[in-house]
Amino acid sequence: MIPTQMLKGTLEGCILGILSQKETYGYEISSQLAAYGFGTIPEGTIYPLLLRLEKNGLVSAAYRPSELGPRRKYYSLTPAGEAELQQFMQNYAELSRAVGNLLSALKGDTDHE
Amino acid sequence: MIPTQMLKGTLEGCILGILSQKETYGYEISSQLAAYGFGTIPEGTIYPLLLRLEKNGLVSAAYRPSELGPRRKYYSLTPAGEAELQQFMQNYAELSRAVGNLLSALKGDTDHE
DNA sequence: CCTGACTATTTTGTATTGCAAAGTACCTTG
DNA sequence: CAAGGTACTTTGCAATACAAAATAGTCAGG
Repeated sequence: MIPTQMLKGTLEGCILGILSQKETYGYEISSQLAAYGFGTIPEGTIYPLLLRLEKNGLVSAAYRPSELGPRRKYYSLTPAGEAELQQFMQNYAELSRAVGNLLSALKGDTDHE
Repeated sequence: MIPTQMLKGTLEGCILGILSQKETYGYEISSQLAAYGFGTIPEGTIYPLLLRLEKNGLVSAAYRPSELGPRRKYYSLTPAGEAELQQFMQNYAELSRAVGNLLSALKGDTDHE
């Protein structure tokens, strides 16, 4: 299980990433995240996050009926959202490199082998 | 600059990692983090975090005088701290893999090439 | 018809954690 | 004695993942 604190900041970027592929809705995003290897991200996380993204203008939303259940709220990236996604990927790469540097210094000590 | 939210959870693990190499003190940890590629992590982050680690029994601490300034508080990993570090590395790998999966699906679409 | 299971969203409140800001204090150098 | 670098502490704040409960639609089985 990925600890909740470690998801902070990255989860938002990941959802932007999912939305960059195709417009979709909260319940579906939840199962996609599970498929990518994040555990089960609970509703209490997904939906407030999506509302926040909408409020900040990073996504736009529209309710549409479903054939087999209650209405769905479909989200899609705005230009601001795409820019934010780019920024996220850059920031994540930076973090990833820093942590990689540190962790590789622990086991290896030697930089070759 | 790595956004503050994205550091949550990982920073603690990284400091445990630094302490696993050798016992050291806050001010020095700060400069090591900078060297690894985290930006400048401010004092208001480092010191409270170290106090928290101590309170939780993951590190032990001892004041020792310095030849060229005020006394230093040296920290070293406890067995519980080492265990926590192992746990962190595992969790980080899990997160890293999940985000990698997701992000690689964005540009590539194809899983080979 | 009704109960349960699955789909789907919203809202309220809580805990964790990085950070800003201010203060204390030691040492060296001009 | 003032200034700057070293070194630690404390208080309070902001952001965000999550738990929990409520609402509501569809469908299958009894």
